[in-house]
Amino acid sequence: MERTLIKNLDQQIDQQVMIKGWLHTLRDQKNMQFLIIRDRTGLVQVAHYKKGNLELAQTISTLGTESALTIIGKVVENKVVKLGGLEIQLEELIVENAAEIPLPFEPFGEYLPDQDYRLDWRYLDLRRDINRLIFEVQTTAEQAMREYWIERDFIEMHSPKIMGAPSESGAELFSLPYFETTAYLAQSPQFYKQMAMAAGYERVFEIGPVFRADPSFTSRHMTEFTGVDMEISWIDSHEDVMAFMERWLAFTYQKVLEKHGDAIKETFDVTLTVPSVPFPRITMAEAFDLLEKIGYKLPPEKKFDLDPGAERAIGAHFKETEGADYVFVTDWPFEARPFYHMLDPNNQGITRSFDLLGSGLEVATGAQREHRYEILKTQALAKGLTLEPIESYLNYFRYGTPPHGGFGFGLSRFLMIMLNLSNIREAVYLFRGPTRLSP
RNA sequence: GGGGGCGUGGUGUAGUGGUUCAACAUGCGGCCCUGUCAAGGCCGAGACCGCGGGUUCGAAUCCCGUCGCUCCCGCCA
Repeated sequence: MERTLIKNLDQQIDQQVMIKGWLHTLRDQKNMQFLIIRDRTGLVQVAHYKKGNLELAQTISTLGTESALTIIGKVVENKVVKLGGLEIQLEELIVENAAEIPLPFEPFGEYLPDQDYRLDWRYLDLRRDINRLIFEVQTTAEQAMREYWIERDFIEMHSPKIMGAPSESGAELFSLPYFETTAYLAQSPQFYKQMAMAAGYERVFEIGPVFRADPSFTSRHMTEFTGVDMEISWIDSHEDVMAFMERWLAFTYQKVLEKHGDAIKETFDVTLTVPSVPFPRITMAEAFDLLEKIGYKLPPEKKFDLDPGAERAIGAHFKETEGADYVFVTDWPFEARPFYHMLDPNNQGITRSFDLLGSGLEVATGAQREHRYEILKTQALAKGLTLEPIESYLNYFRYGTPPHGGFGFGLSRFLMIMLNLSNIREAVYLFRGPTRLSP
């Protein structure tokens, strides 16, 4: 017999069916037992008349909620039943995996344990509808991102995550024993996607793991996360990257809205709207003026950079004045950017770069890259780097590498923004942080 | 790395010096209920209040240390 999904039971009235799912609730009465069964498509009531099979009744009485069950029975219409107006009259029950009693916590209870405890029992936590929806949305979003790219001739890449030399700063790298030497976990595909530009691929993207050895204890940092990266060639400036990115992001919103808009409204009370293109843009110089005007005081050491409070203030400002959730902050001082961001020839000390803020949270960084070998070396030296460790990277720019740029985008931060989640640990399948390596 | 907050039955909370201070909810066990409505009623078990030290006649409650968690800053996606 084939398994019937609970949502399709109404097409099999008066037939014998087999369903598979979890025991959501058990109501054990004097003469009747009612089992509420949950599968990924819904809930249904299964009724059992105890005197019809006392042995089976005894088995059911011992079941703990969340047990994995296979149920065979007859679907009948019953207007009295509040759950869908139908129920299954139990004929046979197979306990595939009984849930121990008691559960560590009740996933469907009125109160949830704190997050840390839920993460210890993440698989039970993930049974909650709200969590399933988060990862359905993530799946749809990633598919939309890929669709948008692939329709525009992009190549998907998978760059190595084990590296021989620290690529950028080196401070935030995890090291690991590697035969006779030491290797490092990639903290970004940055150099490798630029290599693809040197390879003449013109347009590439990668969705993959990124590792950061920062001991950050915040609601938006992880030591391992999924980076969404893109790089394109033959651009005139970072504006080309932003123009592509905002359309790509709007397309992603559109797809998520079409497929999950109602569920998101119901579950998160978020009315998803596709962001209007173009997103507002504000230069760093303008941002400093704006912050002064609205009375946000940056710490004195922040001469070239924003702090999280400033980002939230800017996000709130554009939400109020333009109804915009996303805003590009552009033209960052070289002091605040890595050596490979291109300097603006018309604006001393300013890079052709941007951050994307979503609801005041930094969700992406991008730029036009410096592709001219000699200038790139000069900029690296200006940052105090020694050239030898980055020699293989610098070599990408010796034999015909076109002007290019791109961005890195945080997948889980994106979900936080889109679904209004307050903590990144809710937006990722399994959280990795300084003190969290398990499960 | 710096700073703040929290730590009470399985879980979530109440209690901030003694006097109903160890309570409430949920879960768990038992009994009851003519088919319930993500049920209801009654009864019961379950925490020496993170750990160690101190103050006090007396500490879950105050102090110190320590561990764990959490949030913010730094850093970033």
